[in-house]
Amino acid sequence: MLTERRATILGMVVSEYIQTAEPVSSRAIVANHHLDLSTATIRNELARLEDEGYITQPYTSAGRVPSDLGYRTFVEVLMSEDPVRAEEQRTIEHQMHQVGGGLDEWLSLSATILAGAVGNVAVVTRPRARASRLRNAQLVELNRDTALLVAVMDDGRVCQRMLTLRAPATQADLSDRAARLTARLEGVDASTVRALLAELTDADDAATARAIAELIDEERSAEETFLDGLSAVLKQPEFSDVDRMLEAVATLQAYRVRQLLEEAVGAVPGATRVVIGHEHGDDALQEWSVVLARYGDADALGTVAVIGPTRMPYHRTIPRVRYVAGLMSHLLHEVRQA
Amino acid sequence: MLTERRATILGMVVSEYIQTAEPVSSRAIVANHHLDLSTATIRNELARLEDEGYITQPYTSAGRVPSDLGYRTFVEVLMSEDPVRAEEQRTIEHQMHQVGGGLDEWLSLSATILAGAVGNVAVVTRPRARASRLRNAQLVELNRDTALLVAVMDDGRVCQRMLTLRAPATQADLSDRAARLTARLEGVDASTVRALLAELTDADDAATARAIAELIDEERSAEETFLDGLSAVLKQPEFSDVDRMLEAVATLQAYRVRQLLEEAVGAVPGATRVVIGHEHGDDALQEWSVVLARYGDADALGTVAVIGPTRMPYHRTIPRVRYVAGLMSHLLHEVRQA
DNA sequence: GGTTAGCACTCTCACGTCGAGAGTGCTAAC
DNA sequence: GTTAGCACTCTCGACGTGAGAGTGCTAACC
Repeated sequence: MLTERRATILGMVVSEYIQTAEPVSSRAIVANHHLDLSTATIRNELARLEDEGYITQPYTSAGRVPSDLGYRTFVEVLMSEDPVRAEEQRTIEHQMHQVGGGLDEWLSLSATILAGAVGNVAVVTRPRARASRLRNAQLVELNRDTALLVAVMDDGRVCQRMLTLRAPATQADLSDRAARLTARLEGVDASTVRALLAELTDADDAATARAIAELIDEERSAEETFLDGLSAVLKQPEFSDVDRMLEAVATLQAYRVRQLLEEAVGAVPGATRVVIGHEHGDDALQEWSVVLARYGDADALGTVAVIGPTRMPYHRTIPRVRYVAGLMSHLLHEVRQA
Repeated sequence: MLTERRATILGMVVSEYIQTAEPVSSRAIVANHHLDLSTATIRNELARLEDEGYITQPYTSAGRVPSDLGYRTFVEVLMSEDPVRAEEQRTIEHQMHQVGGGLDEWLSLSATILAGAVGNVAVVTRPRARASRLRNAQLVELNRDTALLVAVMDDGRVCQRMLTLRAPATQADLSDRAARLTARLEGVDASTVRALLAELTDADDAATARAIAELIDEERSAEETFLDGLSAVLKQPEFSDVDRMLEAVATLQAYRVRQLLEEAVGAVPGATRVVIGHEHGDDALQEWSVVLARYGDADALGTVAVIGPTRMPYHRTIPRVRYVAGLMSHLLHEVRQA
């Protein structure tokens, strides 16, 4: 049973360890928070906390280090969040408005800002529509028999694809075709586009429509992630040996990150979710934690996440992830709203 | 004076060191290439090569390591290139055609492929038009008073920007405006667009045209780089200590890479250029080499580069960089050709 | 029963020593 | 000009050691 006093002590161990990265000793605890207790009493309580699985010792007679359960308890009952104050909000929003561009620029920028704010790796995925639809298609002449198809989707994605034309066409022809197809295919999902293919007699019309259908459900929009903060996280003492560092770089490049983010499935926008160490299955990721939040609405969801060692300043990270996800929801709403 | 025999020996030192990363001893030289000479003779010649600055000793009585001058000589006169054989060409081209998408996807993919082929970091920049021009503009309604401007440039760039409208407009209005502006601004450079601004009486027409002008000469197209191969390069023995590795990650993230690539200024498409160690100015980059080639034509140039420690397999890297740059020129030509 | 002082015990870590090994430069002979 | 032989230099890993940090336990105390 976790008595109130032991809970307090656990909280101290966790926050101390998060701050210093050194195993926490009984002496450090009485020194930094004036409890009216001796180190011996603390040691007794620490022994109990260890029995109950909240903390561990790296070796006999070293200080204590939180276990995953310890962090979990910290996050859920002991910690008080460090809110994003008005000042910091202003800074973030100001940076966010520095760039005027499209969705991708916001995504990339938000990853950079978030990484800077929490000192760990930040990942932002492009929002993925449950079933996105075409909003507008345009064809641009590249040369006699090649055209660039630019399609804007209702979730704000802008996709492009090169098309080889059967019949040469002028820009006027192409614009005309794009207008015709937009009129017919706007607001329609991929399978419906495919159903309509039969009605298109012109070969190039059909090829264009087929390309549009492919662009609509191109998986890539889900895969693409914007990541920043790598060199910041590598400065953490957990990576002070070469093998760990290499492992970290390899883990954070591409493949694994996607697995980490699959934890996001089922999360609701507005809430943050924290996955700590062993709580995700993959062996290689057991020393990492992920704090994530989804943004967007029922039609298109993206993920904002921070990834770092389990020894992570959760009290700072969680509110910042939530805040940035909120900002992104807002921005996305502006873009989507028809 | 570099006699023929010393040149041969220098070549052996450099290739041996590139392969093993260990200082090369006189014994290693006679063991691996059957010269009819004793280690003592080799030692005499090594001493001469050291006097002349081609090689150095990490400490008294260790083997020899090439200096920047040694590498330079190797690259220019001693080395014979390891050509990209038909088999490998097929593999690369095959990977290249895996993805159907636009310019960005090609750029990103080519960086990945090149990094894999040479085992170092590869960087590809988006081609930058000397002065790019508008090919086509389209406006897409987002909500009552916001529209997305999508502009296609004659160098294949697709840019987007959100616009806030003074006067609400329907999609038909927007398409109409886009068509009008395209007709007027097509093939025109940024300063000319600005000159024409005065003629536009409608506030939203003017705002759109101004946005187009900004997109045309947005510097970002030059800055954006596609990079891959980080974790491969970190496995090289030169980064076997933590500080070096951190330094390497920091160097290769963003800022410095751009400086490295400035070496590209003035290079002509078709030729590769090699910058070794101290040959570029910045202190932090003195242990790095860059092999780069420009691609494209007179109107729009991009850069393909490989970055790695000075101990780099130049004989493999140079032909592969040249080959990929050639492929990119080809692809770009297809896209640009009007 | 909870709390605490005291103490023996354990484990890590930084430091210094030391010898093996690798490689050289030099000398003298060919 | 080439080469065998040898003394010399420097690195690097292994090993030992002692200081220091921190614990668990016991016994006394409130």
